[in-house]
Amino acid sequence: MDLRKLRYFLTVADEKNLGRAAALLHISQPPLTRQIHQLEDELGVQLFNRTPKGMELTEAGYLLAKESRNIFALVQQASEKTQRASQGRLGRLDVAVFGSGVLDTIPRLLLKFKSDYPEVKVVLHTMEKEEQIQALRQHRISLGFNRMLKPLPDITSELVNRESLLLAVNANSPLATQPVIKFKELANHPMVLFASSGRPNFVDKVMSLCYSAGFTPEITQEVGDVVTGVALVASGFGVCLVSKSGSTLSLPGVVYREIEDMPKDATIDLSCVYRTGDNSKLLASFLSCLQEFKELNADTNTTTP
Amino acid sequence: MDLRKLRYFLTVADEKNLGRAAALLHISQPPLTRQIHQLEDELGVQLFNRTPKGMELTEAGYLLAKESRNIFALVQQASEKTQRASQGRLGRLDVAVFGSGVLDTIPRLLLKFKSDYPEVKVVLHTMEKEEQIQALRQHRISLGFNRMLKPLPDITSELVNRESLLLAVNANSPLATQPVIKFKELANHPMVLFASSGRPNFVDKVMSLCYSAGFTPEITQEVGDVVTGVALVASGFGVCLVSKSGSTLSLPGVVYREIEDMPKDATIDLSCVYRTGDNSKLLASFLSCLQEFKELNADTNTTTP
DNA sequence: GACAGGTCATTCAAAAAAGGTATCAACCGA
DNA sequence: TCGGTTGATACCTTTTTTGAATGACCTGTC
Repeated sequence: MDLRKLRYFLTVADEKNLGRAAALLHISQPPLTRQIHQLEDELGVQLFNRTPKGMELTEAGYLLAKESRNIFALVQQASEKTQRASQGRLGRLDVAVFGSGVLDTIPRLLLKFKSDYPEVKVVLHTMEKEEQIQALRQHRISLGFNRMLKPLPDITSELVNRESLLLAVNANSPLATQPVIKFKELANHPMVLFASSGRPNFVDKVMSLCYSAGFTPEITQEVGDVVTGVALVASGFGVCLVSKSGSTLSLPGVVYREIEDMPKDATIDLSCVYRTGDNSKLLASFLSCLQEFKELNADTNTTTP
Repeated sequence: MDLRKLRYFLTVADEKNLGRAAALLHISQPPLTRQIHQLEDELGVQLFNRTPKGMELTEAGYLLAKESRNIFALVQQASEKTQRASQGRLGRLDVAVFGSGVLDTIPRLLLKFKSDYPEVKVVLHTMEKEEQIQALRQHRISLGFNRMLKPLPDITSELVNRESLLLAVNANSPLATQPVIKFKELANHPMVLFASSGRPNFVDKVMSLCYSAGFTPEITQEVGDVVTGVALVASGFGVCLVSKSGSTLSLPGVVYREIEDMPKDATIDLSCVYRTGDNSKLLASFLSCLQEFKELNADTNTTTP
């Protein structure tokens, strides 16, 4: 039972006449007769009652006609879906996220992607840096978002955006009312730091900034993610340096302040990573969307130089 | 894109190797190579990445593989369903019912049919006698249940069962307390009669019974169906002759009584009707079920001679 | 009641499609 | 570098499908 026979069958079922059906199918009548007979023999079922007026569906034939239409709809769909998939417009993209990127940039990027490629299902996984690399290598994910990545030959990384750092301060702290905060003042305040596994990480970055400024920070607590860090600030554990994205987190008792003389290199990059040479069309779609996203954000940034 | 190509494609997708797939398909490798290429050309989509290790599905190929499995499942199902339909075990049977038959006999019969042929969907339509004949001729229904049918050449009728008549009496009537009721006594009591359209009908039957017994009944009201008739008995309109099936209707204030000297021919037949020469397998299934049903009921009847 | 005009079924040769054998080119690991 | 693997290609054979002509049957008409 192949699709040709079914198509022939459906045409005869519609026309109720072998001659007309054959004409519609651009074949002559005898082969059509034979194909119908073959289909009947194969199923062991009489599909038509032959009358002097033409071909009349039996109950079984009627059912098969109905089922056949479903089959053709599915085949048509399969063909179209396959074509869309080949263009990177349909499918599933497994993406790993972690850290403060999920608070602002990544949601906006994903929103744009969903609107540009509505038929691509994005599945998010929360994974730390090292885990992401491993998952990429095992093809469990196609894309990861993270910060502070060291270069690797089999993993390509692309900058998503670069953010300056802000200081999360407890509202009761004198720093909260102070008009201007200087970087060196942090030496006098206990500090909360968050850092995911894997070097280099955010702790390394902050420590080196402080050393450059000539002091050693007093670390009261190290935590695993921004949210916990800011929560500790709210509880009075101390101050905490966070990315601009991180400052979208608003907790009672926490305010964010700029530091006046923040070093120019005191920025933190959000990057995305993927397998070097991955020629997945879905990934290509995503990266092209990311490119547009960056250009869009560059435009809005230039308005505030 | 026919099913052979899809089957070949799926095998290659599973094996990830043309040689092994060809062996499984009992063909040699070169034609398989060609079929896969043809499928790719037809869709305009690369389905595999050829590597020195074998054939690796692309994203589009992966999707097509998934869809193909659905297609094969549907094809398999269509084939099986068609075969069951050809044996009269699957499909839809439109059945018309009317009158007191629906109160007892027909539900029991349908229950048996549903249990014998669970995949046949029985659709019930309420139609009077004449309407049923018309609907049969227009192929809107395949079967009708009715009483008192006159023979027709294009409609075959088959007896379902034969029931005696009972008298529905208002509980306050003297007849209700009387130990024995004689048929002639009906002359002294007003009577409710129900009759569907089309001759001969139940009214004709009762009238002729009364004339034979030597009296003319006093008809207080004619109604269209049993339920209404018995309801009027409950309201004190008079007595009403009903079939035994009809007496399963219990309304407050109504009791059913036998008539001692009921004439032997005072019975009423429930028949089913269908198009003469209808060779529908579903109908055949139903009629064979009906036959068994009648034998079953005959058995239970013989226990009370 | 013969006949014209429809229906589907059958026959046989031609065309098209699928399959098979032998061979090639590329890659990989020993 | 050299077997052993992979998929691709060329050429021929077999099978399947098709087409033109024709047959068999029914129906409504004259």
